[in-house]
Amino acid sequence: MRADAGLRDLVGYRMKRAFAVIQADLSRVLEPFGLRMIPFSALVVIARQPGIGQGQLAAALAVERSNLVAPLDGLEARGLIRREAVPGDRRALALKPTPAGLTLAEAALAAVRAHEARLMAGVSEADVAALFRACAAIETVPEREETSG
Amino acid sequence: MRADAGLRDLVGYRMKRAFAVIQADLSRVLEPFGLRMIPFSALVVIARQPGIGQGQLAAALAVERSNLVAPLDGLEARGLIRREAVPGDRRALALKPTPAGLTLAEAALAAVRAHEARLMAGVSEADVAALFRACAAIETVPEREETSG
DNA sequence: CGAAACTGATTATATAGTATAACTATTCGT
DNA sequence: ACGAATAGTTATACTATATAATCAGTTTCG
Repeated sequence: MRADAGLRDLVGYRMKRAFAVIQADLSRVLEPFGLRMIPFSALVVIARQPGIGQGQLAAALAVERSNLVAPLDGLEARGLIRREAVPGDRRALALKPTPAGLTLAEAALAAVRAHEARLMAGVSEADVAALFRACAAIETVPEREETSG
Repeated sequence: MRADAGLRDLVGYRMKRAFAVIQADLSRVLEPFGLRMIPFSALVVIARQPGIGQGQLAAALAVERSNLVAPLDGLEARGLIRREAVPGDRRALALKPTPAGLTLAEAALAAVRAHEARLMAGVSEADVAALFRACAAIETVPEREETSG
């Protein structure tokens, strides 16, 4: 009997354990780039979508706007992104990657992909595809307020 | 183009998003039982393996021993578990569920299973099986110090 | 026997992630 | 013009997790 019997058939428990491994690996991979998960994700999205606003970015990454301020401060201080004024709206700031930011984004993304390939070496292509389908389905489950009625 | 393009093919990113949904649902499910994730997991394992030690429990759940002390204090204070002295070793404490603890463990586990079923309603049996296989494979990836040599 | 190394549990502390509320400045709707 | 809504920021709190140090008790072995 496994030491955590009773929990091993729970999707949440299993994903937590697996994700912890991925997260630890990811942290090691990003460390030489001076990035952590949120700044990394933000930088990649900004690189792909120059001019995106902070609110849009927060929505895209499913994090609170307020929790993005410090990470973006860090990226800006390192000269990886800039916050540009938006002509029509003086509240908004357009996030744009600098050339250094673009370079770092691509390099970090390549490193992450390489390490993920290693992490998933023991998983078949078909199972990876199933994993992605399952994640997509879970992500889109409705929030279940008043399911009755 | 999705707002988080460039990240959506990363396993870590997708699992993080999906796990966040599961975690939020799990918190809601456990709330009426007065449990959170770690105490819940601990209680279930203790219920299944009466007499387990805190170090063993920590290893089983992959958490640090020190991070288990407060949750176990809570469970003990609520009369759900007891820490019994171990005859042969006066350092060790054997964790045992009380009748109330056993009852609550089973009720909470049933509720969690029911809600997971709802959460996974849109995922085929085969894909769930693949998800479990993928998680198992990821969990057992070696720690990768000196891969070269 | 008795010192050193080890183990089980605990305490204290630091860091990261996340959630919430409140605030400023600006824009929009009427 | 006025109130509501929006973009960004600040402050704060709570949870999770990691680490080091401490204390009591046990084991090893000269």
